[in-house]
Amino acid sequence: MFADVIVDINNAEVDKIFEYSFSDCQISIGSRVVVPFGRKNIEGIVIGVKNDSEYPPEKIKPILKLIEQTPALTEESVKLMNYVCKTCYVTRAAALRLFLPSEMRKGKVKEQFVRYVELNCNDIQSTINSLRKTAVKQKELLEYLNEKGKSSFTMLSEKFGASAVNSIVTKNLAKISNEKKLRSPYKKLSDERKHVVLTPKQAFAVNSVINTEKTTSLIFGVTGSGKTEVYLDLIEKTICKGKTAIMLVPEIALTPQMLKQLRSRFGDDAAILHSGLSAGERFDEWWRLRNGQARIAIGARSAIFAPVENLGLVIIDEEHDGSYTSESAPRYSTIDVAEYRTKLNDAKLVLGSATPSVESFLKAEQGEYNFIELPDRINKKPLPTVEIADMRKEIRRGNNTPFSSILKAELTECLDEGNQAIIFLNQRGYSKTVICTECGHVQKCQSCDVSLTYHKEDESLLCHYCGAKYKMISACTECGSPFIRYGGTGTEKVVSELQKLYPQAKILRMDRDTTQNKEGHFGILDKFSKREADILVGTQMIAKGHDFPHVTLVGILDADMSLHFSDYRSGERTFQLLTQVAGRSGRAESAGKVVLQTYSPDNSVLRYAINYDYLNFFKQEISIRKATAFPPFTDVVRVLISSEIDEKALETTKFVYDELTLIYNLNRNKFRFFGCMKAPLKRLQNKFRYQVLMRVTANDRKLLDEIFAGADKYKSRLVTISMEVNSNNLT
DNA sequence: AGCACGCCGACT
DNA sequence: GTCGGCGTGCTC
Repeated sequence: MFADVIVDINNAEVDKIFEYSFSDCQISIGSRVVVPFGRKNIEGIVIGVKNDSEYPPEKIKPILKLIEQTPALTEESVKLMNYVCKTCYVTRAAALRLFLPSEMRKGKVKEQFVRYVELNCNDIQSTINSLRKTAVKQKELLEYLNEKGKSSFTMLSEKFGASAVNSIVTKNLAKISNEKKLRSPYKKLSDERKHVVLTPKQAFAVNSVINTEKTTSLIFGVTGSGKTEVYLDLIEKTICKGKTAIMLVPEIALTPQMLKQLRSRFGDDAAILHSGLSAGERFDEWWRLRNGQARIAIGARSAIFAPVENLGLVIIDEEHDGSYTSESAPRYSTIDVAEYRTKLNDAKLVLGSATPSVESFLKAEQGEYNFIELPDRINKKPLPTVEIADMRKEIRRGNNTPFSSILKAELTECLDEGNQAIIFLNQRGYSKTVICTECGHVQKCQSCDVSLTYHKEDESLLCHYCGAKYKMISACTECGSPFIRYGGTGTEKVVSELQKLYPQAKILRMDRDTTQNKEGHFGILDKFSKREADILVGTQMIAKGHDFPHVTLVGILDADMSLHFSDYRSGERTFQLLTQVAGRSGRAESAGKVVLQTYSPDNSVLRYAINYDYLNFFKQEISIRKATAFPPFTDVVRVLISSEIDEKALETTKFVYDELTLIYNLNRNKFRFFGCMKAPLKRLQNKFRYQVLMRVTANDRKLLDEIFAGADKYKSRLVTISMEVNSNNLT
C-alpha cells in the first residue's frame, strides 16, 4: 500500500505530496506518521492511501512509524486543509498545523497513561493464607485491593511499598493495566446542570435559527440582550440530536466565569481549547473531542478547526471581533472557514454581535443570512450617556495632561462616591516615541522601520512590531545631547499621571505587558471585580465582555487614534471599539457615564457611536465603501515581496509588477486599483518589503489564483513572496 | 527546512 | 596548490 504524505515543513519548495509505502493496516487518511525525508526523519500526515503508485518504486521509502492509533485528523480536516491552502495561499504544512494543538507536533506532549493494579484471583482468603506469615504488607495489599478494587500503581506503592506491589504482580495474583489519564482542567467547576427559561424573544431567535433554510443566521443584539442564553439553548438542542457544536469567542472572553457557566450547563460534554491551559490539558481536551467524549468545542479562533465529527452547529460570538482574523499566515477568515465547514456538514452557523461587521450586516440585509434582532437589554437598563470632550479646546486652555477637565471632574465624583472607573487608551508603554530635543533624532528599531516605545517599568525601549528590546538611553545616540523628550502617551504614563492626581486611588493597569505572566488578564480582572482597585487603565483588551457592576465611569482617552489609520476599516473599527468600551459602564444599579476625548468632535463615526446608532452608521459606511470601491464591494489584494537584501527585493518587485501588469491590462474591467509601492513598514524584522496592491472584483477566485501564480513564480531562496486578500492590517 | 554538491577567491 | 564561500538542486 502507498500513502500520500504531507511532511511537516512549512516551505513552498517542499509543498508537495510525497509517497511512502506501508503495510500497517491501521494507517489511514489523517494518520500522523514519521517518515524518512532526505537524511532526516520528519513528522507527516497521511492525506490519501492507494494500492499503487506512479513514482519509481526504487525511490519509495516506507513509513517508519504510526504516531497514534487514532488518525489525528478526520477526512473532513483534509478537505478543510485544501480549502485553507486555496484561499490563503499557504503551504499544506502550514494549513495542517492549524488542526493540531501546537504541543502535539514534534512529540512534545504524549498521551499520559496511568498504571492500575487489579486482583487476578478468585478466592482471596485462601490466596492470603498461602502467603508466608512474614509477608504482612502483601496481605494488607491484597485485602485492600479486594475491598477497594482497581487502584493506581503509584498510590499503592506509596501505601504498601513498591516491592509488595511488584511481588504480587510477579506471583500473578494481580495484574497491571495501562489506562489513558485525562488531565481535565476546571475540575473544580460545578457540574450540576442548570435549566434556564428563555424570554419570548430569545425563544423566537432559537426557533428562527433552527427553522430557516439558510445556513447562516446573524443575531444583532445589543450588549446584555441575552445572546448567550440563545447560544446555549441552540447548543443543547444540537447535542440532543446527537450532533456536535463549536462555539467561538474572542480569546479575551474566555474568562473563568464564562467557562464556569458552560461547565455548569454542559459538564464534561464541553471541551475548552485555549491558550490559558497547560500543554497537557489542552492536549487532553483536544483528544476528548477527537474521541467523541466531548461534543462541544469552545475556544478562540483556531477552535474552528476542532476535531469533531458530525458537526451540527457553529456559533461565532462577537462576530466582528478582530481576533477572528489571524495576525500571521495563514490569515484565514474564521467566518469563511466556518461557512465552508457548516455547509460541508449541512450544519447551522450563528453569528452574533451588537456591532456586526459591515460585510456580515450587508449579507443579512441582502437576504443571504437569516437576520434576527434582539433589541432589548434584559435588565431594561438604559445605555450609559456619552459626553464628548473636545481636546483642541483643552490644549488651547493650556491643559497639557492626558485628561480633559470634564474627565477629571467626573473621575473625582466617581471616586468620591466609592465607585470604580475604567480608562481606555490603545497604546501601551510609557511614551510612544523618544525624541532628542537638540537634533530631533527619534530612537528606532534596528531591524524595523519603527520608532521605539519607552517602557519606564524596566527602563527599556521596545519595538512593538518585532518585540526587540533595547536599554533606555541617557543621551541621544546621534548627537549625545542629554535633553530627551517623550512623545505620545501610553498606559504606563496614564497610570503615573492618575496617581499624581489621585494619590489615594488604587490603580491597576492591563495591557500586553501586565498580562504576560501565567495568570494573565484573569488575575487583574479578578482583582478589579473584587474592588481591590478603583481605576483600571488598559488597552483594547479591557473593552470586551467583562462585567464590572461598580464601574460608573469610562474614559476614552484617544478616540481618534484608530480613526485616522489609513485603512478602509478604521471607521468600522472605531465604531465597534467605542461601543464596546462604552458598554463597560453602568452595568448594575448605578447609571453609567462615558467621557470620550477627541480632537475631531464632529466626526460622524464618533457621533453615531455616542448615540449607539448602528443602523445609520452602517448606512453611511456601506455607501462610502461602495463609492470608494472597497470591501465588501471589492477584494483588496496585496502581494508582498520581502528580502533581507534591499536590491533583491526591489528587483523581484519589478518582475512581479511587470507580470501582474499583463494580467491587469487583460482584465481592466475587473480592477479598481493597481499599484506598486514600498510597504507601509519598509523594513520589518530585518526584511525589506515592497508590495503590489490591487482592488479587484469581489470573490473572483480565478483572477486571484492567476495573480498569485503570476507573482509566486518569482520567489527564490532570498526573496519571499506572499499574497493576502482583505488582510486586516497592511503593515 | 536542511543538506550535499559544485564552482570561484584568499590563504598556510 | 587547497580551504571555504554560498548559489542550486533534491528530498517520495
